[in-house]
Amino acid sequence: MTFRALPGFRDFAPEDLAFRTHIFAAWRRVAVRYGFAEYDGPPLEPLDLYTAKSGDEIVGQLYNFTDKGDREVSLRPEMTPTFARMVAERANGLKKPIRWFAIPQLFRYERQQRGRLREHFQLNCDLVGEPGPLADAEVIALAIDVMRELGLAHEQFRVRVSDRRLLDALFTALGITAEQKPAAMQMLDKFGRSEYAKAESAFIEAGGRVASVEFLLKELRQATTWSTLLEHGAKHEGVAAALAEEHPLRETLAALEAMGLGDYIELDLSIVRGLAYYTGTVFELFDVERSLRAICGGGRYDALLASLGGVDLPAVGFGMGDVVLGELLKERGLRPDAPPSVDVIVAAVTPDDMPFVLEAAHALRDGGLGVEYALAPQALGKQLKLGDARGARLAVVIGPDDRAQGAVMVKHLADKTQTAVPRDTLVAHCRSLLTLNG
RNA sequence: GUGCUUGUAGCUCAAUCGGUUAGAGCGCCGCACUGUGGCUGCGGAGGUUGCGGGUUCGAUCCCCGUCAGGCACCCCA
Repeated sequence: MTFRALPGFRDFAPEDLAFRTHIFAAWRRVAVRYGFAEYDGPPLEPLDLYTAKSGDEIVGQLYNFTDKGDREVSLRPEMTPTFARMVAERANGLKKPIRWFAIPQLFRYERQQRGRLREHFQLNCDLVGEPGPLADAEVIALAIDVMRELGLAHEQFRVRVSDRRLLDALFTALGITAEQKPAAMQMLDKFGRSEYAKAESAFIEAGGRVASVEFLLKELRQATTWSTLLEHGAKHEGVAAALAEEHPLRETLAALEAMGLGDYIELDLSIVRGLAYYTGTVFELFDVERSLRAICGGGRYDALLASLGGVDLPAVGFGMGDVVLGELLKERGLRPDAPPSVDVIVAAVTPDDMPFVLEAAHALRDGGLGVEYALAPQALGKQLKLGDARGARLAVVIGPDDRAQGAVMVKHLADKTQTAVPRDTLVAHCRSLLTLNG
């Protein structure tokens, strides 16, 4: 009988966990740099928490079951409802804007593919209580800085940004009614893909004229900056007028430019994302080659907290998963080498030296150093080889001849030099050598 | 959940038209090497060819099912 992890679930051997920890550490460093405070919540929640807003169809995607107390429960598929509840409970007492982040493990019951499992970790950053465009810029900048922190440059990824409010204004200018807008949105989302025909017929069924969207699909969609959007838009009177209005997205883009992050940003009106959630800015982060799925997605959801938790506060946030991000880092050679498991290997020349090895090893451990030694008698060469394999920088060799002088040998494994050191200064000696060599 | 595709050692891959005992590199363990390591050489362990069934004298190879991975759809945390 052999067992393996459930489909879509991962084992993390030390090497894998080290990589995950590397990603988490970058997430935390950057989030904290932006003044975000970490929180967490239960991985298991009442099923209602998710069906209340999204309806019963979502159950197909949930990892849900009935517990022994006959409660309908689900592993959390996303953090936002939990976040909404926690914020609602204390919103009155929290200084605005609220900047919170979490690194939850999330679960979805669906068929796995590359970059998409049944379980993953996700950096969730949310900024609550500020409706203005600088809040949007703030969270987008955070997402970009996470990527930079992990060693990725603007040649390797882009944030594509759009805005529901802008799109809405453009649709109106093009004569598309409120009822036709969702179908028009689908057309935008599917443009250039095999499913486009389906979206188009849905739009026609809603009474839309395809010609009305064409200007948006063929012209405006090409624009990747605000100024090119204005250029393209000038060809259409109504659109030009709509673009002349005040638009928060324009200010958000300008703010990112002012931060020096302009190279990472592309305006992209085809970014749609979940229709139910987002009310304003929407954005996705992609690798430049687009060989992978979106690394990160988010936007403004000003109505969601009220509908979920009862506090009527505007909010903007994003989620960034560890799976696609990890794949990208590996592809770009940005997976760091496993850190050394010990600082020092202590080696016995003869079996008679073993008690002295144990004594010295323990003293070094008490001194805060990572120490290993061979657990069975071995040739000295093999013991040094063990030290190499463990990434130790120092070897302490203990043998009868040196012992007779009250000394031990301390060897630098990298440059192969060694010096005799009095036993009673060994710990201090090793500590200073390790500190000096960083 | 639907369609297509792939599955050989821990990893990456071979194996003629369906043919006899399924191989190699890397990794792992041991020896050369009993006061000094990374190299080299030699040796060893490791396989129910994902699993089950069928066709055949004979199946890693052909057929069916199933499980798992990949791609697309659905969905987008």
